[in-house]
Amino acid sequence: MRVTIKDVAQAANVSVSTVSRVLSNKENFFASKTADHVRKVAADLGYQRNAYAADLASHQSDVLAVVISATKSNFADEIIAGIHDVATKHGNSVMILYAGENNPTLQEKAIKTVIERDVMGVLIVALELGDESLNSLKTSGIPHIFLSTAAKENLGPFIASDDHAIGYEATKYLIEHGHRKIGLVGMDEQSFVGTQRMNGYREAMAEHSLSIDENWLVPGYFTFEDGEAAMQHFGKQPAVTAIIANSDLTAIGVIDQARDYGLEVPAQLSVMSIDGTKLTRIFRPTITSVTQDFFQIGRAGCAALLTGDNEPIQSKFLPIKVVERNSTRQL
Amino acid sequence: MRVTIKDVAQAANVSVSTVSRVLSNKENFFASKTADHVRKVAADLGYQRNAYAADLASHQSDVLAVVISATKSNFADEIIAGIHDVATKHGNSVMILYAGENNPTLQEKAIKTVIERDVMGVLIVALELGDESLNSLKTSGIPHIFLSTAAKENLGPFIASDDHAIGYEATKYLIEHGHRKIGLVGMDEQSFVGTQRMNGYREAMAEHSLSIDENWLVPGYFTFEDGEAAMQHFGKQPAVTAIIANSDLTAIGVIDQARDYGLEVPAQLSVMSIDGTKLTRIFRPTITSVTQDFFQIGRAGCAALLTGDNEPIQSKFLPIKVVERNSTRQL
DNA sequence: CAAGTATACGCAAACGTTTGTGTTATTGTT
DNA sequence: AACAATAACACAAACGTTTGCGTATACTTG
Repeated sequence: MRVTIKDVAQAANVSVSTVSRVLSNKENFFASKTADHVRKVAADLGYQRNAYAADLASHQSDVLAVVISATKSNFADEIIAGIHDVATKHGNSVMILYAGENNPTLQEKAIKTVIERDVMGVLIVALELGDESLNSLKTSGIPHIFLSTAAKENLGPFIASDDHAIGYEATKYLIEHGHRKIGLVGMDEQSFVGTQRMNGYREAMAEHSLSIDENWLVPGYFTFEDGEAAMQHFGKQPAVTAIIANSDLTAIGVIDQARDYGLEVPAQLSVMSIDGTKLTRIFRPTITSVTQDFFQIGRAGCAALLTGDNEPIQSKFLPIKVVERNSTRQL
Repeated sequence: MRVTIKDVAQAANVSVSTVSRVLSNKENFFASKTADHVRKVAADLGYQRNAYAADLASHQSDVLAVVISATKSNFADEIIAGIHDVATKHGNSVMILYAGENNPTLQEKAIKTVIERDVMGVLIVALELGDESLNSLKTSGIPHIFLSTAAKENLGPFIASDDHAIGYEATKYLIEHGHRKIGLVGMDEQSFVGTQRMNGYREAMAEHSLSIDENWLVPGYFTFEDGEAAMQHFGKQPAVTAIIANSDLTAIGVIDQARDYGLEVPAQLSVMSIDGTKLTRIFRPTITSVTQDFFQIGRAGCAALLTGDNEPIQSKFLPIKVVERNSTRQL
């Protein structure tokens, strides 16, 4: 049997309440002499507080939950690092829960877990929540925020990059470097992210009076394999001079396949990626990217949840930037 | 205020205990008619169980904790996927906690969190725990297991790959392919993993009566940068014909730097990695590796914790295999 | 039909904290 | 010296469950 606060109280010859107040540092409730004594006794006995009991009694937990897509988005780690960075400073614990991307059952299980534990807040990372889960979360009243999923209006507050701007800036960069025929690979037309990026692409093309051949648009997700497949679709003599890929991994898929076709990147084909994670720096050629600041997204999201005031959380976009590397060239 | 079991009981005109038993499916304790009714009322009222209260009363939680190194080991995801695979089937929740690699404070915080929550088990992934943390964990009595950290004797049960064998097999493979001068990059001499792998390397070399130049051994960790740095150490005319890197990322660092020196891989230098994650397949040249089955490590670890019997957990090694790809060649 | 046995349910204690409200000793004020 | 104010602590209720035990009812069995 574990040693409880009661055991400590007995051993220290004080009441349970005094022990509780000392151990949770409620100022002005005890003499420092008593406090020292209690703390010593607790340490001697090897007391470990029971977080469940404490949370139950106080109705407030100090844990933040991160719900995250199971399918490997390789930037999730950076977001999580950002979250931890500020959570640690505030003394909060972080628990991470994986949910499937398009697996409502897993999503609901994850959401159920966080609601049952009445966490103080939940961060949903790179995940478009199903209606059921979303609803549970909303009615639970637990503060939450979407990270890296700028979402449809009524979804809730988010912190993300502006996906429209991402599509726009990538396209603009390539146009300014002389490209006229630009492919777009791996966009999921069902998702908000995908459509936004496509809209940005279309806008940039239109602004420069460039017409779009719908064959240049190859849908997909964020995977390496989607990049390969897309490049296979373009074939050995691609109709485009440049390709924008929906993720770093997808860009690598495109480049690998292009090479297998004997096409040199960037000499014969420019490839640009979205995300700008470390992959773009270790791969050769290094990959020009629209870079998102995932670490800051994590930090900002966590901070928003921890401000403590009761004002509703403000959604916002964090800046993106185009980072030029060696996978693109001036035509 | 959330709706509690008491509210449900009132609305359904039964006792609290009945609601509890119905909702947690204690067979043979209620009539199915009552059960249906209770369940319906609970659903109508939007009842959400309070896991804290439940765990407190029953003294058993259904959550497994995964404590993991913050520094990005890119195979951790596979292990976690394996853990989830079996945890989900058993209906257990999984919470992940990040701890610093060599940051005892963060480690202790993570361990403290899991102990306070009295989780049903903890999986320590790719992390060598500090003495303090290890001690807390042991005295807490919570079942735990080390994954991918074959550890010093008294550390506790583990599931991992045999690091000695890893070093041995990699070296043997290269020797069998005609290499005589083999470098070893990124081994951390302080860690058990590092020394084991080095011992394997030494054994294989000795078995073939090959002597070792200590300059061939370049210590480090598991990072890309360590790979680059190591290759810089070898210089433009490396004294070795092949290099074994401590991780996939490190191998990539080696290859990138070699290329910058104008060395072709594998024509002029063979590079072999340890781990065999997806990186080895998307990078070009694809990287020959000693491949570990991280997914199975995760599965086995989780399963070991969930067997339920009280027998002590058995440590074991999972098989590894050498997978030939394009970064090595026959001399 | 009596006696025994399931079955279905309720009562209330327990889990380990937190916290509002007493209660006592101590100090300060006039 | 009398009284108020404060400091330091104790008491006990509450948090929302689970679960051992008790009990009323219905069902068997000989």
